[in-house]
Formats: sequence, C-alpha cells, structure tokens
Amino acid sequence: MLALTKKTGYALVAMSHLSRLDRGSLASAREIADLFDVPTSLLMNVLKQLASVGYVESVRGARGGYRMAVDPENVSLADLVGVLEGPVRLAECVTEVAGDDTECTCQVMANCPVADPLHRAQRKLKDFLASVTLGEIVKPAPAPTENKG
Amino acid sequence: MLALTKKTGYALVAMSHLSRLDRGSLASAREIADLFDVPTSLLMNVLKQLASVGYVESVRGARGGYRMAVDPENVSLADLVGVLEGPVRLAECVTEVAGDDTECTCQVMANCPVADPLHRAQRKLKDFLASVTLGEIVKPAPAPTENKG
DNA sequence: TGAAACCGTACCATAAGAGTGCTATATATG
DNA sequence: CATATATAGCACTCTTATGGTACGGTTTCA
Repeated sequence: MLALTKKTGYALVAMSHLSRLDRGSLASAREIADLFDVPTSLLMNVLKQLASVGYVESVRGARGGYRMAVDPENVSLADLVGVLEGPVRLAECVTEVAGDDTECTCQVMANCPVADPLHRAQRKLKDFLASVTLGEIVKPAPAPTENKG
Repeated sequence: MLALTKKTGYALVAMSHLSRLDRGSLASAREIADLFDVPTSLLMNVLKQLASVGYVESVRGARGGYRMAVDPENVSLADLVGVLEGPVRLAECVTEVAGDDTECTCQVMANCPVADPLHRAQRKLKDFLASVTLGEIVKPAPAPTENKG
C-alpha cells in the first residue's frame, strides 16, 4: 500500500529515543516500549534486528539494554527500510541489485512499456528515502521557513 | 513493503498503452491483457476502477473498449496510487485529509517522537509521487545524459 | 438473435504483516 | 549461589491485504 511497515515505524521511534540519550547510556526494550506504548515483544524483535546489523549495540543481562552504535546522521530511511522490509521496489519488476543499481526482472510483461520509466522513478524514490536521515528525524523541526502542514 | 501493488502497475501499463493510441481509438481490456500478458479479469477490474474515477472512458458493447479520458500529463503516480491503493501513508499515524494536508492520528504512541518529522517526510513523498506524471511514463526516455541503469 | 465487451459485485487463496510465546544465555545484585 | 532482569533466537498464530477468479447483467454491433 506504499507505506512503511509498523516495524520500521517502531525502529524509528526506538532509534530516535536512543539517539537522544547521553553517550553510552542504555535503554531497555521494555523501557522504550512502555514509554511509547508499543508492544514490548515486537519492539524486542525490532531491536534485535537492528542490533544484528550493527545500528544499535546490545548489552545483555540485568541493567542491560540498547544504545546507538552509529551516528544517526549516517542512517537513512532507505537503510532502515532495507533492513526491516527488504529492498525498496516501486514495482515488482524493478529489483535493486547493488545499493544504487537496478535490474529489470519483467518475466510476465515482455513488452512492458513502463519498465524504464519505473526504474527511473524507483531511483528517485530511493534517493528520497536516502535523503531522510535519522538525524533529521531526531531533531524537532528544521526551519519554520517552509513549514506548511 | 514500500512498493506499488500490481494493480497500480497494471494501471500504468494499460494507461500508457491507451495514451499511445490515436485520439479516440479504443482498446479492449482483453486486447491489452493479451498484449502485455497480464490476467484478463484482473485488468478488467483495474480498468473498471479507472473508468469509475474518470481517468479512462469506456465504450460498451461489441467493438467497445477503453480510451483515455484525461491528459496523461494531468495524471500523476500519486493520483493512481490514491485511486487504486488508497491514500499514501508513509506511516500509519499519518493520514492525509485533503490532497495536501496531513492529520496525525497517533492513538498508540502518545509521546511519539517522530510524528512531526514523518509528516514532513510524507509530504515530500507525496510531492515526489505527484511529480511523476503518466506523461513522463509514456515517453520512452527523457535524456540520455543521466541514463545509468 | 448471438457474440463481444463492459458493469457490478461477490468470492476465494495466498502472502505479508502484526503480534505472541518459549527457551536459552548473560549479567547485576543480594 | 539464587534470583531478577534483559537480550538472543526461534517458531508460531492471527489478521489483513493483495492477487486473482467467477457470475449474472447490460449494452452494442453484426
């Protein structure tokens, strides 16, 4: 439906919270879940996934928890989506091979008249997602200049 | 999974085909389905939906079919997604009320730290989708300058 | 009259998403 | 050492959306 999944949403919330902690401070999954009223078990899964790719660092045991392992400025929406939802695919036939290149896998529509344009649109969408960094998300608001909504 | 649905894909294909026909010419659902190897019944449904919102015009009876009812330049990806998949929602809590404005419906996360930024990102995504018109899709390629994929 | 084509709607099957549970392991604390 | 806390890993269910199909009806051309 062209929407981020809840997992990605939860990841954004959790990581933005972690980003705001003092350097080295920990927050447990339960703590974050309580704070934002999200299902604890699910948030645990998300944090585990984020830890497995190195975006956050985990400390086990009592008084353990999670902390940021990377600079929020270096994590984009595209990165998170890639980890939690799989590669961005504007259309089914557009598969991203590297981080930048796309490959056409139109098996059904041999004469597909929109393949090339979709690839271009896909690139633009990817660029857009890559331009939104967690750093921006963490900050309250960039500039009231163009604030319309 | 942050992807367009197949329905939207089929709509793009069908409408791009219709856009290339001579002014006033008709193409039947079956004809288009055969041409691009997509399921006939499904394409019928899609075209019916497109007709119901006035993007294409239907002519009933034998020798009937569909033709474009609007200028392809005036139909954007955002429009098609809106018709076939419902409103674009980058996150669940971001609901678009008008064509431009968004409304926050965060029921779960009262303290959501990413609501505002997501609204901004949603706007940007919407703008992006609105910037991709069917007219561009129909054209083969804009300029070989930046063609990389 | 019959075939072709759209119309409307309802239906089903599969896959993806959302969420839960359980067991194991690591660590701080008493 | 025992216990509580917390992550790790896995597997499972439930719900929803998507993809696809079917049927009866209406319109039009031949």
